[in-house]
Amino acid sequence: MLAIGTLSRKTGTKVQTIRYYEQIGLMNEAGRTAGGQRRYFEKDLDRLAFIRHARQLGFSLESIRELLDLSDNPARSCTDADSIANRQLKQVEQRIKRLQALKKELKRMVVECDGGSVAECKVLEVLRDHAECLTAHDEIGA
Amino acid sequence: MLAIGTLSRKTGTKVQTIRYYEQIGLMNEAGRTAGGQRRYFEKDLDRLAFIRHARQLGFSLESIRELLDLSDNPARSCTDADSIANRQLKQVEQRIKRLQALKKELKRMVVECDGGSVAECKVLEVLRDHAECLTAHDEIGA
DNA sequence: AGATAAGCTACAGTCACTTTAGGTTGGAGA
DNA sequence: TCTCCAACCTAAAGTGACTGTAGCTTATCT
Repeated sequence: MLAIGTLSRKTGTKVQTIRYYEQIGLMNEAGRTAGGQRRYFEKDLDRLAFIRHARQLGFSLESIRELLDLSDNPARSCTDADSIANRQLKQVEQRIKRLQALKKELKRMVVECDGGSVAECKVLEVLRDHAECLTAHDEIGA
Repeated sequence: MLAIGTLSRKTGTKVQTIRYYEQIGLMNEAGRTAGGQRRYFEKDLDRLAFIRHARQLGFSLESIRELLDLSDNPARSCTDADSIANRQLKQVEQRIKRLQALKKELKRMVVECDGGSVAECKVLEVLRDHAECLTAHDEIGA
């Protein structure tokens, strides 16, 4: 039987976050000691590790919920899980593309700024005037 | 004199977002018509464009606030603006690195899953078991 | 004058947590 | 056995950066 702090340490998840996952029904309700403290089994640790790992891979809690539902009903096809991962992959590729454009722009700003007064600061100049932009960056986002 | 909808269209910012920026003090309080509608000058449009541009480059509203303070005091050194931009650049580079690791992992997951049942699905396996990971990804984050 | 698009306020909702306040429990050392 | 205190508990509010909704009012056009 594991205390919540042990799960926390083993998965690198804040204690509050674990309770939050229980609250939103992503983790099962944990058993309790006589005094009301949560106690966990290994399988709970596995589930939490799954969740954290998926979060680190950029899945939303909603996607993770789908994935967990999937693995709770192992009869269903793998195709569903695959399409979730694929969807995620597309998103990640998009994000990388965007960030690389931003990086280029920021680098240019930083390189061209050589410590004069704010009046002729390239950083502010570039930010002020979108036309200065070398890259067509659009919406930032999740 | 520009109506809020005009600013909205010209900068690609939702009307509510402009009002939100006013509310948190990032935009000055706009003048009003007799009927209470906001009316803007060109300089307000410029300021909003600056904010949106910086947002698109990934700056937080707090950083943008700093940047705007800076450009309101043009006597100050450019170094501050530079260091804000540099901070941002570092963050963007970090994010790119992480996302590239995630991409690799997701790609592997998708490739290894070839449509069997969930029982032998690699997608779920990879997510369940961190040891399967090819990449050392850490914390996901802002 | 009437229609209606665009504006207004105030407040709730989103996501994925984090923080705070204030109290209780469990296990280890004296 | 007693005491201590780190670790636990709940409930509620806060975060960032908006977005959405309800129910009004205003500006503009015909």
